Amino acid sequence: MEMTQESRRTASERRRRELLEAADRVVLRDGPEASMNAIAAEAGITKPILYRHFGDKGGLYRALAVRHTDALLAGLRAALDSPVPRRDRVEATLDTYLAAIEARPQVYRFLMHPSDEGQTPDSGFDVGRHSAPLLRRMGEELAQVIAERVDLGPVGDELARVWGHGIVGMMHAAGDWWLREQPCSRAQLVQHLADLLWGRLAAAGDRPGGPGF
Amino acid sequence: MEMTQESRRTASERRRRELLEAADRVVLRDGPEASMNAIAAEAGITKPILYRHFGDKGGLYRALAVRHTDALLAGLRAALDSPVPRRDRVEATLDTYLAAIEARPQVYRFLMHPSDEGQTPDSGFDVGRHSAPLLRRMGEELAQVIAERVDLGPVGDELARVWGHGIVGMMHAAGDWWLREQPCSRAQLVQHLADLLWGRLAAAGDRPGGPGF
DNA sequence: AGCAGTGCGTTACTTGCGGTAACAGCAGTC
DNA sequence: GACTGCTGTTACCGCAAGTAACGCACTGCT
Repeated sequence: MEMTQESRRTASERRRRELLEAADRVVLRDGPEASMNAIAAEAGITKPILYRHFGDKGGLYRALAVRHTDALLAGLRAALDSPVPRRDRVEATLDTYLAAIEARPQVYRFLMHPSDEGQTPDSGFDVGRHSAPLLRRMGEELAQVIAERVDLGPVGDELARVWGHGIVGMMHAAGDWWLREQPCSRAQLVQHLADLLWGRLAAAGDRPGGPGF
Repeated sequence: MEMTQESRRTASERRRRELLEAADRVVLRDGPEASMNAIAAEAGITKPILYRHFGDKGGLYRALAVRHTDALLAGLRAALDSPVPRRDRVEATLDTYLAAIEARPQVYRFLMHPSDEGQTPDSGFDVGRHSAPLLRRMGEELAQVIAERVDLGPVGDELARVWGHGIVGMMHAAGDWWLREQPCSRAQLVQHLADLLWGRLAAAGDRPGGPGF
């Protein structure tokens, strides 16, 4: 059989994609604790091949996460870049994210709770190297968009980054909670969150007859 | 030796506390992946005792988490309840949280990424049962405070819950990012986040010379 | 043809952790 | 003394991550 260098490379890459798709099926079916054996079986092969391709379980999971993260980010970028007023853009972005996690909660769960990846034994301060590089990527992405589209004065860059991560966190936590106990429609949730970002908390009056006063 | 029912109970509880403290030391030293063996060794005993006291690893970790969560929530409640203007209260709360995670990043990391707890094999939609009951508790707590102190009209309760979880998520994500790469002082971060909640994003003007226009 | 090299694939193994018998000592109770 | 209930042990099971060693197919080279 004819097999030049390039065709080999593409074959290997196609194989890698097949493996990733098999892993995807298993993870979506069994959750993030799917065993390497199960994944290998689904792909019709055995463990060592997985290890040759991805190094270790963390490698496989990271590759999976990158795929899904890229897909989600593409959708978010579209909403973020649409040429409509800011409030509409914010709402569209929130809605895109929430629709995504609503449509495929298993994917969402996998991305947000990748158990543990590599973990260098540096024994120290690497807090948060776990838990969702997705969140950080989204935060940075949003920060960039804010920085380049909103006029925030001298320290605007720093501000944009704080807000980027903050808003993403807000979206995430609210979405997580909303997904658990569907307390209202998605559209309502979007409105509520946009209202929050639009300063309605600051504008609201004190409750009459508050406790203690 | 005299040993009535009550003295037994208190003895058992004291033992439990000792075990928890040992576990605490190990977890703070080795991170959330500390093995049950290591914890038992630190406590000067062997595994089965731990299992008799806490059922399984999830039980132990839950007990640990409850301790720390209670402590953190106590601090937050104090900031949340202080009789000062709303903006000051918000800033105090943010600062309390950030000071806590800054002071003890290991505790923070443990609380936020408890790997996985129980996991009933219901095979389905229990997204988010993992990842930090702390976040949810904080969200509910804040929601309650908002609902009882801020006048938000007819659907105020729903709104308060959305905001509670959203704000907590914002605080968490921003704090996590800030802890990794200390890009500014804590005070500045608090200001930035409070500004965000006060609607400065809505108030800011478009950037002159934005891309595409 | 014959031979090294290189991927793909396997079986069989090691290591380590969560979790569990099964058993031993030692209070206090009837 | 027999019974209960607690603390503690050693020794084990099951299972998943990760690895070593080997077989096989195919290519390119001489």
